[in-house]
Amino acid sequence: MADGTGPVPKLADQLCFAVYSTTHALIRVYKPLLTALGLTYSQYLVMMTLWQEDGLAVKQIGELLHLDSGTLTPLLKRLEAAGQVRRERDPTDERQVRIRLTATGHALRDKARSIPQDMLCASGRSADEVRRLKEDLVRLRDQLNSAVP
Amino acid sequence: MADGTGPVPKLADQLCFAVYSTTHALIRVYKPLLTALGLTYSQYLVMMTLWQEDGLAVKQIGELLHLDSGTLTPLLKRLEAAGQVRRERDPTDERQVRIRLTATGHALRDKARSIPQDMLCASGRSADEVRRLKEDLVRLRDQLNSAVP
DNA sequence: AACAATTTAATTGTACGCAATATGATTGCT
DNA sequence: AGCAATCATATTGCGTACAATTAAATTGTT
Repeated sequence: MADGTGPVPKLADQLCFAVYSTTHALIRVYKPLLTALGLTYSQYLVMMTLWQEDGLAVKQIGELLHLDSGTLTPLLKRLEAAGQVRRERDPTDERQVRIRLTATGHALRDKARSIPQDMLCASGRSADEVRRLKEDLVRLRDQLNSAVP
Repeated sequence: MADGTGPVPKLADQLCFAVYSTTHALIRVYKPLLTALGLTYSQYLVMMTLWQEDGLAVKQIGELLHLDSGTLTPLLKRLEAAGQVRRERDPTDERQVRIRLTATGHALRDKARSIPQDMLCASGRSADEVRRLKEDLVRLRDQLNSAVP
């Protein structure tokens, strides 16, 4: 590193590859659990936001999940086609589309109850260890987002 | 949680969403650095594997990055079109396609030298903290991959 | 040697993820 | 009221990811 800019980047050294490959490993573990519910991982994230607060606008879902309308519009149309949500223009502001759970979408919540427990089990860690790792990642993520918004 | 399977999954509690959203935050920080090199993040991962060992077969790259030929074949064709690599059938085993860096591809390595330092800076952490977090994630990833192979 | 099983890439189809752009609704300013 | 600026969603285009299938080459077995 005679040029003072550091050695050539090595795959195994990169935090980013660790995060990236862990994401894919997690989604792979989720996959059979979610396929049983007829959801993809991204659709599961959207359903979780709606289980917490129904009737959110597309914009609000996007802020919670860090996703934009290019991703959400087609995804929400697929959830609508699957009968999990309804998409309706807000009468008081026609720019917004509010997403509301159908009875089916509400009912799916109960079928998803065991998933966090299953995932914790697959992680092979205690709830406390997982919580600490999660908090550490959230700090990193927020730091990164504040660095390049 | 009267049914004993746990409460309804909440977005903010999920380790998986923390990992998932941190991946996207990292890729967002990489983006301007890589665009300057004409690479996407996935292409950068492939280039890093080749900078470490040139002439790998598609299969080997896939094992290192946990990607399959459905992802790699078109990606490698784009890297070839960009003049970074050559794709050539191995004469001793015509099933395999070996990927070799061009002179341009080799030269790109030097332009990428500063990236790890830039990323460390954006993380706002010490090299040691980053290394610990990375090791923790790799343990989790390997545990997950062994749970559902 | 012949042929079944295996291996490696490529292909096809579905679903993100995001940049850039378009469209229609609302707000702010004068 | 009129109109520019802003806002929310939708659309288009490109590049992953990955399952499932196909095609060609190689290996193993008899």
